[in-house]
Amino acid sequence: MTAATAPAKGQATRELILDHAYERARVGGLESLSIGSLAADVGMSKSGLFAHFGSREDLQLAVLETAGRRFMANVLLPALSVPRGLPRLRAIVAQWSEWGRKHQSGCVLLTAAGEYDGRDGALHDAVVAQQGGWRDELEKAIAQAAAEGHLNASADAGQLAFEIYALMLGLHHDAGLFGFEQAHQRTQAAFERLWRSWQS
Amino acid sequence: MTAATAPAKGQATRELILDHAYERARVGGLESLSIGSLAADVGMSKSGLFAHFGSREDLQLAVLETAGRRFMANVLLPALSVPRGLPRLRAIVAQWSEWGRKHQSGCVLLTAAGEYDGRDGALHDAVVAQQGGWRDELEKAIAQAAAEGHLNASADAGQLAFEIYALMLGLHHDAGLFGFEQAHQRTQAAFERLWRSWQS
DNA sequence: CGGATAATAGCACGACCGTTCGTTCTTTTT
DNA sequence: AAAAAGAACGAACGGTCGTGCTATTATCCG
Repeated sequence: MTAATAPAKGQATRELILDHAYERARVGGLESLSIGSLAADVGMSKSGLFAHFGSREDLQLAVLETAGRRFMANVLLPALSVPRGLPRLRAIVAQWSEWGRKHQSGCVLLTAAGEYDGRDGALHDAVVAQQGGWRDELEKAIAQAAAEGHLNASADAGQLAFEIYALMLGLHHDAGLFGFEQAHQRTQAAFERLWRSWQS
Repeated sequence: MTAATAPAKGQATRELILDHAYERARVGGLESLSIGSLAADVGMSKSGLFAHFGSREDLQLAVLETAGRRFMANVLLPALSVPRGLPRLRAIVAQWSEWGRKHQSGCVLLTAAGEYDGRDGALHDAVVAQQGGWRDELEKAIAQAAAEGHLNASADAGQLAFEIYALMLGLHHDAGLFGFEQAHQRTQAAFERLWRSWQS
């Protein structure tokens, strides 16, 4: 035995399943996940796969959590090594756009927001919590930029966070319908206008 | 007989079905439409309903077209009686927001954009055509505002249309997750900033 | 009023759904 | 070496799905 933690084999399978499920949910949403076709995708039996999650809903929750962790690791984490304030805020937007490029075929988190914003249940609650958490991180970075004097002192963090998020929604939307490159270009132009508009 | 066109009865049923289907698709999306539950909803048999549309996909296309017509009638049409230029553009945004308020539980057109942006097929094509058409109308109104001198002469209609659309996506998104009123307030504030930013 | 035609119902099909169950094979622990 | 636990399997369940086919009923036109 080399590592201190034996991978426990079942855990490894669970992660393999989540990998496939994540890719599948990127394209068709969490609602498109079906035990049977996912099992065929992974290469195991329905029941064998099912045993790793007590229910379809638990599987969906696990995929959502995986997506949230990957998003944070790919977007927020790299930006934390950039000096706080406007530079970090720009870094977040840049990483977020890059995330959008890699997820042109669909982002689990955004799709889930659309899938569950009307209904209620565990999925809805999880989506709201995830989106709220990310919005909080955004507002924190904005508040730091205001404190550093990089943004107008009277900056309303919630308002700016909303506008940033809206532009990223626009990027995702236009990228899906009209192609990523044009959408990306317009998003960047819009951000330059936005930063200018929020500087004293 | 009062009207010149006898409603032909079948046509009336078809519209009744589309009414129910539209309401159902608002909440769960076009993908959630199922012949059986929709028939139970309308109060007729599966096969009786099915006969009005050759396939489920045709039903979905019909619902999408219905949604597009209603959107145009409720958002664009009222704004056409407002003087062209920035006033009309503001009117479009106001009507669009009102549409958003009435469709808090979900908008068929936006949901459809999310459902079919990755896949391909007739639904995808119809969604792209619908979104493209609306974007064209937006750009036309923007170009008029620029011609009237209400916006910066160097206004890029495509760019501004993108930013307007992004804000409306933000309204829809936040309304679904965090409540309409706060989202509406932030959207209006963002639009005031946007108009200012695009005036000479 | 009667016959053509449109509209709806009834029924059955194959496919897939999520879920449960009992069994087998492998791994770990005693 | 015996016993317990973990992991995956195959088969089957009751349901719902979309979609055909065949009657039956309602509506319209001459």
